[in-house]
Amino acid sequence: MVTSELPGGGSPEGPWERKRARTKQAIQRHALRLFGEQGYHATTVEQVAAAADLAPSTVFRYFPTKHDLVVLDDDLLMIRPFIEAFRAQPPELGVLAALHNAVRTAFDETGASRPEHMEIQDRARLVVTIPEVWAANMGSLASSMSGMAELFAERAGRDAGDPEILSLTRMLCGAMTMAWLAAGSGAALDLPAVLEDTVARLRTGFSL
Amino acid sequence: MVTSELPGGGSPEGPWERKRARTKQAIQRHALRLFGEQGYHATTVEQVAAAADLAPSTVFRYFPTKHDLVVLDDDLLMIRPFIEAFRAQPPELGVLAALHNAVRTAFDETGASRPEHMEIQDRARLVVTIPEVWAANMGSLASSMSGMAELFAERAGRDAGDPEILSLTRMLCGAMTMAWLAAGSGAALDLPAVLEDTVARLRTGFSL
DNA sequence: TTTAGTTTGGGAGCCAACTCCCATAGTAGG
DNA sequence: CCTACTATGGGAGTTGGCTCCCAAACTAAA
Repeated sequence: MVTSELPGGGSPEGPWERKRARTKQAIQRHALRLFGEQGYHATTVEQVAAAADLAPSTVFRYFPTKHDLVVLDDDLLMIRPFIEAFRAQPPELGVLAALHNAVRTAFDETGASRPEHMEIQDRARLVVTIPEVWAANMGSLASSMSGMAELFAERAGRDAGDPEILSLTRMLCGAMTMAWLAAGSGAALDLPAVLEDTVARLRTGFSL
Repeated sequence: MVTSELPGGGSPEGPWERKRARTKQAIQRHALRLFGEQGYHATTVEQVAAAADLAPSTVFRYFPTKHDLVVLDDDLLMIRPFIEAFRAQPPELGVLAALHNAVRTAFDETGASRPEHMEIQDRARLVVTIPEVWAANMGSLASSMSGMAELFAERAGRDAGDPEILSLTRMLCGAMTMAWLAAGSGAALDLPAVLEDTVARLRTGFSL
């Protein structure tokens, strides 16, 4: 009869799936652009639909609520490549050393020249300037954090609930979040630099 | 003719002002309670009004939008007492040492026994469980952070834009924010303990 | 080309946030 | 008690988020 009624639940990797993914991405792209230009509240779903050349009802088919338009998929949060880079470090390295290397690796691979990275950076810069967006993504940050804590614990040979592990995770993720926050308030955004700095300070400590 | 048309703009310290303040506080209190019980979206302004024994229009008079109901005044963010405690530390102490003392002082003074502190803690615990609330308050966090950076810079005799100062501020505020975040996701909330732990680790560094 | 499955358009409609406005109840000060 | 002045009530109305639904356009396979 039917494989799926909603666009969201098709078979994986089909040609339909690709179309749906493209449509969804296009909608969100236009939405973020408009939110950046006019603000979140001042932008209606109708406007987003018009910008994407679609009917409002179609937009609602892909994003059940307006709020969902600002919830980003994992790819945009640049966490996955970092996690992989961290895992790839030789196991004899300590947590902080592995962290240091992983940061350099992840940001050299995704670095400057690659075309897709440019776009991701553009979107990130846009995202940072829309309060509703990162506010909406705080939830996924919590889960990312527990994931990272497990990663660290594994390498350190400790329990995932170890106080020192948790403390490290909090400081690392927290510092990056605050950097995003500051960037959103007008500061210049150089996320990779802040990340390297943070890791470095975690190793060397402060002279204050 | 008229001193003020809107409840928000009366003369300071008058008897009317007190009444307005009490009303506003009562509305927000009921709103937070309901948001905690039923969720933010599931709660209508009409329900909040009913809980506070007021007409919906009156609620809108005090809070222009429903969203404003979850924007907290500075007293509830427990930052001010901490800043005062930090300022009160003898100037010969380093930033981290002063930080350490200030934390202990602030949380002994506001500690357990004081009646108002109990209520603040209750509200804080409630607040943490409502995503929309701390999401809405991220903005004020940014300004608090720059204020703290100035505080630290002043004591360290450095510029407010000093990288190390900024890094320290990010880690401290960030770690606390992440703790709040985790607490909101179901973890047990012991904010003072986390704060003390964070300051301690900033001084001693990590063994990872 | 035909067929079956899928996405889209767009209208009708519900609900809650939000605005405006004026009459009414309540309070402070003389 | 009287008089300003202020807070409140509540109705009428607008807007936009969101749902439902069915006919039409479209696309991938047979």
